[in-house]
Amino acid sequence: MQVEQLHPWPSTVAEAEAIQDRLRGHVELTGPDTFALVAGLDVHYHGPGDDLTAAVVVMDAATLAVVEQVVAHGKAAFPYVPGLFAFRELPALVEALEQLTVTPDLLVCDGYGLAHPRGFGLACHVGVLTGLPALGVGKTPFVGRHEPPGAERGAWTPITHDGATVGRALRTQRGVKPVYVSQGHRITLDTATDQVLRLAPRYRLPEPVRRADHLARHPG
DNA sequence: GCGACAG
DNA sequence: ATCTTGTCGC
Repeated sequence: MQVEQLHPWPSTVAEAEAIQDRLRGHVELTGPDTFALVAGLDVHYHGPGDDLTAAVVVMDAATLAVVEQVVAHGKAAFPYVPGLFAFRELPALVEALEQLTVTPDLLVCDGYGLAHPRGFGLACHVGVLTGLPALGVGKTPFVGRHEPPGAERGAWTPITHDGATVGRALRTQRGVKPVYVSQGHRITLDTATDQVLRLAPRYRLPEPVRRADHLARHPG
């Protein structure tokens, strides 16, 4: 599939933040509520340097059968700065997405979307650059405040930041830590929550993200 | 064995 | 984020 390139690539924190502030205006918070093909995205860092592997696994949303999977090897493209995490992983993720012969209907990112200090996390970047619906699933609370959700699968509480709802803490499995869901692009928070829940019937994380994580760790 | 959790 | 060790439990 074709992915828009981000140019020029930022070389300073100020430039990266300016890109986020500019692209934030492109985010759409409504979109379809059903998806045939769902892709999980993840990156694994290895070695002492900045070497990394990006993986994308496309699954049939109804059956959770794997339709296609691709990897791209590269290096972190930016220093680690909280809030600018996306710039490390974006080039490798884009390179992987471009290898896909099918176009997913939804991208599920390992990280945040709207629940981000400037309201523009990795899932927003990926969504805006592809033009596809995208959502973010985080494993640890990153920004904002929330109450712990109830113990049962499907329970959720809002995550608020500066008085606005930016995501949800969602219990995908009973007795397991919640995940943190936020909108990336072209999706409502209700739909994002529903998708994460249905894509995680057995484990804490959505199946496409689990598969991508596994593939990034053990490519080939 | 794999997954959750500790720190 | 990474790595390593160990416990518990399905």
